[in-house]
Amino acid sequence: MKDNLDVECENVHSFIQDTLYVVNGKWKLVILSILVNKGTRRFGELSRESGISPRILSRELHELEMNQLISRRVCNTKPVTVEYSSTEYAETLKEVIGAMIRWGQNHRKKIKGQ
Amino acid sequence: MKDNLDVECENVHSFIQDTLYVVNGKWKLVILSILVNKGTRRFGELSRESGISPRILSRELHELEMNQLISRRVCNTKPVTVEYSSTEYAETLKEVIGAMIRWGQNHRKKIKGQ
DNA sequence: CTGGATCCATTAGGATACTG
DNA sequence: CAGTATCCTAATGGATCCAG
Repeated sequence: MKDNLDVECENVHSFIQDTLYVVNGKWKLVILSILVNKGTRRFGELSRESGISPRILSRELHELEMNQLISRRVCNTKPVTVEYSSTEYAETLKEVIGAMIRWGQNHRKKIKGQ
Repeated sequence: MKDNLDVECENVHSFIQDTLYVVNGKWKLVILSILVNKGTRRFGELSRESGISPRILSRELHELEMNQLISRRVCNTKPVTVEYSSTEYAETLKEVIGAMIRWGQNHRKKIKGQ
């Protein structure tokens, strides 16, 4: 399907695709924006705050954890609670998250004005 | 400033989702990065350069055009050729595209180092 | 050259119920 | 409370053929 003739040209595109591979889907950046900008959250809090159903949230959190963007901490409460926090590495995504928030704001303004 | 952020905190998630709604999928930001950073391309050029099959590319271009991010120009050649360019509005996505390219570069470096 | 039509495989996402 | 199991639908992506 894709040949290797254009290796140099494709570098920029593949950087974008690398990023998309990590933060793909409807929810990962939403989850990260909560944890990065607002701080630690429990599973149920995240679910309510974002509107993500438990099954999806569980999967997304696993994937984010695998990419070292969030950390999971089990608390010795009864019943057990779990805290999710963004890692230092997630801080490097602030530029991306911020850019998307700003663009979304501006875009909504534009759409409303039409 | 902080008050302002707090007030808008409820909407931050939907701003991200607005942006994701426009540039969703594996390909839209790749296509835009080509047209914005490297200039006008024909249909076949885009297909080869990005590795997107014609059917998918066609659909993505339609959606980008609907969102006024690219423009389509039919040329009076034989056979007909079509030129796709990024619009002025697409320039506003440069911040997002740039942030994702930089993060992808950095991320690849990190992954390799592990 | 452009790009639609058809067909198919894979994945993403959602609702609900349920267990430790 | 946290998360998994099950089931299901919709969306995404790709291959190939074909027509203007």
